[in-house]
Amino acid sequence: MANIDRGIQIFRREERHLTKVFKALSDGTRQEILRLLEGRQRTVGEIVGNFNLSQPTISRHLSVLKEADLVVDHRQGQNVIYRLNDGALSTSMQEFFGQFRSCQDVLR
Amino acid sequence: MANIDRGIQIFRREERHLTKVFKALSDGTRQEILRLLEGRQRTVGEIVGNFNLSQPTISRHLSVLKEADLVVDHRQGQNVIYRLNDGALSTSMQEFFGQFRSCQDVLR
DNA sequence: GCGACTCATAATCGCTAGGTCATGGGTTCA
DNA sequence: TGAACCCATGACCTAGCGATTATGAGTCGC
Repeated sequence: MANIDRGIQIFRREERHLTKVFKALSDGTRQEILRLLEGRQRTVGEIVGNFNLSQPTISRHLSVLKEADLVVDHRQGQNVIYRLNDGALSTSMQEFFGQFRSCQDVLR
Repeated sequence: MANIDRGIQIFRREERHLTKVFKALSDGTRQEILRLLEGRQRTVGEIVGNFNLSQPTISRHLSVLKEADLVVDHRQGQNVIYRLNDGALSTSMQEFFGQFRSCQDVLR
């Protein structure tokens, strides 16, 4: 019974994580940031340069993406560099879409 | 040039559609509704019975899912029956995740 | 046509999300 | 050490979201 409860807890936690991921993806700016990072990692300043939004705004978006585990950052001198968290996207994707029969034939 | 503009318009429209889809998915209740509908189609009343939420609230959630084209409804007598819009999920999935190299090896 | 049933919509409320400007903390270099 | 640069965070405002209750619109059986 304790095992079942633990299983439910894990399920709930992953459900919340999944919700975080979808919330992160449900904004056009954040989608665009991910596309920018697909090519290569970038500094915050480089990312800001691609939008007509203030630096704090982009910084907020980046923290949402980081909270959803979709990006990873590290400091290099004065700059903070963001890159895609490879694997996180595909993992979430399989986790959710794998539940649906109509998606089975699109997943490996 | 007109062709390019038209292409951009299509891109923008699909981008907005994708945002709608992710917004629809970014709520735990709506995720749960989709899982319920995975097994079989259900009336609104049946869906409401699975939650501790009012009927209007569920009705709102259903309209969000419908607006995102993730579900389809039709009336049958007094009831309105909802079912998954098979294909819409997998299409959106490929449309977005196909952009990322790290997802390529998970998609067919 | 009328009451009963099923579902959608209108009006409303509290909270979260996304934007801004101002400011603070870390790092580099002279 | 102090100035300059890069980025994150605090304070704030507005708009949108999720929930509710009340009500309206279709449909069925009598």
